[in-house]
Amino acid sequence: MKKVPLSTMERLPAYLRVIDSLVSHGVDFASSAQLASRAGVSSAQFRKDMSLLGASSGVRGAGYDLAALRVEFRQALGSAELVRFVIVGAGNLGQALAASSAFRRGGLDLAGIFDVAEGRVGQEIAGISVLHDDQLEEFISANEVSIAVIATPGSSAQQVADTVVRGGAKEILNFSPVVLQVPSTVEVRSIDLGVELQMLALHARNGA
Amino acid sequence: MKKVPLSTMERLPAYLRVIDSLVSHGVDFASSAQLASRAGVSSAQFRKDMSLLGASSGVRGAGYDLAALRVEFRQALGSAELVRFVIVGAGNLGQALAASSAFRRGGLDLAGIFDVAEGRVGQEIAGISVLHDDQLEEFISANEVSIAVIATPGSSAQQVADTVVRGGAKEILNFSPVVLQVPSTVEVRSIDLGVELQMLALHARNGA
DNA sequence: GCATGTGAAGTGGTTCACAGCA
DNA sequence: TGCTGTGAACCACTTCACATGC
Repeated sequence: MKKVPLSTMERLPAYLRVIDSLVSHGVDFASSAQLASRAGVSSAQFRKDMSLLGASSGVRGAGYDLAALRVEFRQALGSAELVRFVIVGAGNLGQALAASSAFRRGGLDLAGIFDVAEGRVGQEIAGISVLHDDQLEEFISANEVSIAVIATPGSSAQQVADTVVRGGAKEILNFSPVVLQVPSTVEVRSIDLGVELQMLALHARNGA
Repeated sequence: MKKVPLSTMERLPAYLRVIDSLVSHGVDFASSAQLASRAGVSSAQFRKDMSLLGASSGVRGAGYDLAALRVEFRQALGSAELVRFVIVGAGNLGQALAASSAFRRGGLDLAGIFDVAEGRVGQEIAGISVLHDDQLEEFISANEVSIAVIATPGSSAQQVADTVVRGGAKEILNFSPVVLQVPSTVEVRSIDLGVELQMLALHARNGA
């Protein structure tokens, strides 16, 4: 049961959006081919994912019951239990992240936003008061925050990482272009926006 | 020579940063183990990457000549030729992206920023005047822009994608939570910030 | 008959382990 | 001796192709 591949899990939110969209148009049954093409994957991929998930909403010769699928996806994503997270860095990126509706979905709870700049501390973003980094460690342990999103400049990223780890955070989503050094018990996911663009540039050059 | 795996290419920027940092501390020789641990990969991984790249700066029993490595990485990344790109959407995320120093590296050239909001058109961001989306298609074809970064709300993402494709863009970096439908000649890379967090939330639940 | 569900084959990338060389 | 360079084994995921069952 624990054997669902990570890559399958990463596709579930996209599947969920496709289903929501179809349901809101009054559709409540669809084939793997229809669902897959809207989600940008192959139909085999989609069926394999269903198989791996142990989903049982498919009907041979007919398609999938969307309402049932939706339920299965949601519980696979574990949306029951709320997971608290904080955003460190209230600059443009931090604000963009806080505003992102995506973060309101899926059992996530934005518990706090932190920054070091006097001008930003005390401001309200997404209905939450920005606190000073000084209070970060205590806030994390007091509120049992398990995830920290680092949206600071690279120069302070490692320091922030150390702080949140001391506070007890177990996962870090890192947007700075720095490879963070953390204990192996802490999971880090990094998104380096520069790297993403460079990969495209590479394609642009090769393709042209 | 074309056989360098994508995943190897994605690690080069991180390697480059590690090397730059070491060089600036006066180091000019290092072993695969030292370099790899700072870059957050295994030493075997690092050596394999060097092997696949055809790099020849390693000295058996000693380590790697950092200056020579740096040259090889840079040319592997093709930093000679400038690739032009535009950012569509001048909200928080668009501004964060425009400000990102990462985009100034690696032979990338931010040619324009676009938005639909009256209040934003005409503003200066990162030294560039924000233009209206109306001019997007023409701008792309006139300036031979090959990459478009979509930082708009999901509701307009597909429309923007259609526009940039008509203009002649060949690659799209998509930050909206929408699966874009584009001709197969166009390469799309998507970053859904919500999905990234959800994956961490998943770990948080399972780990705890 | 038609679309699902799934073993089997294929693909791409990582790790292992050791031969080769300064 | 120590560390690189690399074939070979391994692993995770994807695609194929077909048996299965509504």
